[in-house]
Amino acid sequence: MELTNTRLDRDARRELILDVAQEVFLEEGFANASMSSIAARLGGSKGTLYNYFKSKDDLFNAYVERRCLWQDEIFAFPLPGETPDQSLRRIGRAYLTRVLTDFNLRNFRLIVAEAERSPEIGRIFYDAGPRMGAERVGELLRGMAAAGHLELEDPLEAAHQFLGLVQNRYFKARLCNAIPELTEKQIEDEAAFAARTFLRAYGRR
Amino acid sequence: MELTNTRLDRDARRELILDVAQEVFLEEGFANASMSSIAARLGGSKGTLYNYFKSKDDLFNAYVERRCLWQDEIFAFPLPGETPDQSLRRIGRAYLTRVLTDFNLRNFRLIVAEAERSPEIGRIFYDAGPRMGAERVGELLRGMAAAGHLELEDPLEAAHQFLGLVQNRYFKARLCNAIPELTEKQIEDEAAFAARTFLRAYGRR
DNA sequence: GTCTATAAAGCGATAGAC
DNA sequence: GTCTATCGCTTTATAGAC
Repeated sequence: MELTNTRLDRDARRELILDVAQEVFLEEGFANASMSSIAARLGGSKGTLYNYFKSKDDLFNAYVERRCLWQDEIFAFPLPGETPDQSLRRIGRAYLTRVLTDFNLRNFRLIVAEAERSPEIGRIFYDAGPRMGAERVGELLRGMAAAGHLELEDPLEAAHQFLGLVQNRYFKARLCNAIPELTEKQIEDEAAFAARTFLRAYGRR
Repeated sequence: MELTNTRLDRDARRELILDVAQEVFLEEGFANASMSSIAARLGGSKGTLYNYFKSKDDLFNAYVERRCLWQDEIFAFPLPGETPDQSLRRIGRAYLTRVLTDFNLRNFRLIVAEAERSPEIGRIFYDAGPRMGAERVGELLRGMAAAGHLELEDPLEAAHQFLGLVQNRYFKARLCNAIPELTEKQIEDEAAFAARTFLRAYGRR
């Protein structure tokens, strides 16, 4: 009993540390985030921090594993009764909304900056994020083609193209902090525009 | 005479310092690059460095101005006798080649990492780079539409779409260091694929 | 396990000799 | 203008009291 309680407390504390570390990493970047400031914001001490993570790199790797090694189901399959245009607009809107999230933008900046020195981190993120997203959309498109709504040879390539249509105008711009946050309407319009272009190219005539 | 020589020498040395600083910034990132290592690689001393740039931020701003405040003519207008497909493939290939350059990828990582704390730097880069590129392509498309080769309402939006088709599959992946360098053929194929999709959507039937 | 205190190293920036 | 030497500060990481 004692043992179980201690285990739970330890795990809970570890999670708490990771929550705080995440905040600091996203705000300051890896190089600028200091173990001291993480400990301070945690309310604890550096000694405790080093008790849970043996180095700053170790802490960062734990962050990457927790934040990049999952991808939930925003790419739901076509809903019953949806037209192809409706499906694509729904997926496009969901994708763009997610990709322009404050967390996603900051995380992307953080990961990409570190990808130079530790390529493994970039690869972990890419495989679990963008690559998996494109594959999900590829499956969706394959299904739509099988149902006779689209004419395409390479669903994965088409998925990359669709996601490119959806995000190209705003993703880089937001990443660079060059434009303000998008409105719901802008996102909806962009997704609709992408769906229209995609269907003109791939829709059954 | 004396004065002119000194001017030239000083400017030349300044350029040399910026060359070295660029190397270190691109390799280490801004936070990890130290004035000491820049001075060491330069073969000079920190005293000299601070004689030319009053702070590390000052040096970085000079780098940004030099590397981001120009954009040469890779988006040439359609060559005489080119078909729309040939124009688009040529532009797409040139754009993709340029965007996947080692320098461009490293510079993008560097700038984007700093865009969090100094949005001005991100904006400068975006306006002189991606935004200007999209506008150039927009003009190209407007010309092609005026010549009766395309049917489109919003050339700038279409330009963003075309560039999205061209780069979405590989830019993020290369940025994350998740895939190896592309071959000439891959670049050519991707540009051809983008041109085909774009023309299916916007080409005159 | 958690704290305080501190070690060892590196940083940006400066002073002063030449 | 360029160098050496160093200041003052912050960093990661550790040692030892409790």
